Amino acid sequence: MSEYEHTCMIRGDGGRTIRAILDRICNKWTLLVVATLDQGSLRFTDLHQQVSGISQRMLTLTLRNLERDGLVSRTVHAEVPPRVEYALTPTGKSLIPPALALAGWAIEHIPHIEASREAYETRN
Amino acid sequence: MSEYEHTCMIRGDGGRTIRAILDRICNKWTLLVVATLDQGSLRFTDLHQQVSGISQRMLTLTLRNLERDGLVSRTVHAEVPPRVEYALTPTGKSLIPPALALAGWAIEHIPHIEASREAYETRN
DNA sequence: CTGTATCCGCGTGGATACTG
DNA sequence: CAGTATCCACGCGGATACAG
Repeated sequence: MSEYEHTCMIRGDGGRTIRAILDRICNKWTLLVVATLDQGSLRFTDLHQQVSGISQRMLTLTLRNLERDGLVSRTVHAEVPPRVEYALTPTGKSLIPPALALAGWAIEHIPHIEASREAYETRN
Repeated sequence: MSEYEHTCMIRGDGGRTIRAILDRICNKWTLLVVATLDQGSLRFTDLHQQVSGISQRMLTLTLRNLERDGLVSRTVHAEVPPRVEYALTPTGKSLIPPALALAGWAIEHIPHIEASREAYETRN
């Protein structure tokens, strides 16, 4: 039942590797932007509308970090008004499956977690 | 190749579900503690030694949150000196596979990401 | 051994206004 | 259209000391 033989992937190197990836995707918007871009290339304004609640500033910062890490490509078209298209790179696309695994876990277990949380609160 | 039909799991409800789970596991220590507990029940001091770098305060806070969410059980043995055993609940264990998926992705792609990052820096 | 209590620096992210 | 610039509030997490 236990898979402790494999958790060295997480605990290895004192957790630096897993922490590095968590630092990248665990901010408030990254995963949502990546998931939104999975439908294909989008321009800044489209992203701003589809990722509900994100500010211009946060969208810019998130996209810059993703571009810097090679998960998203940014192509500027020499037009007036300017047009900028964002798209997932192969590396970016490869993040989708593990992200879906996590989302699946969340959808399946969050009700139970919420219940446990409420029970814990009222108990104290 | 694209899996955009499925990313609604992530984008659904404006990202609240995925954000809820990320808020839980994306802090600095949670995933490491969970992975460490996958080898079986451990007491406070053992965890403190095995999760290298964590402070008493952070270990306590992390364990309290995990207990509250029903991912970890806490059993106090009436002895002197006190003995407290922490263990994963079934829900807690179920987090391991998706976490491993993420760790696998990290191990596979982090070298490329680091390279992209350095290239981005020197380019600017 | 298993925690609590207190203080504090730092970074994230929100609001708002401005620009090429 | 696609950003930048500035200011600021908040909370995470580290260090340290104390306690049942």
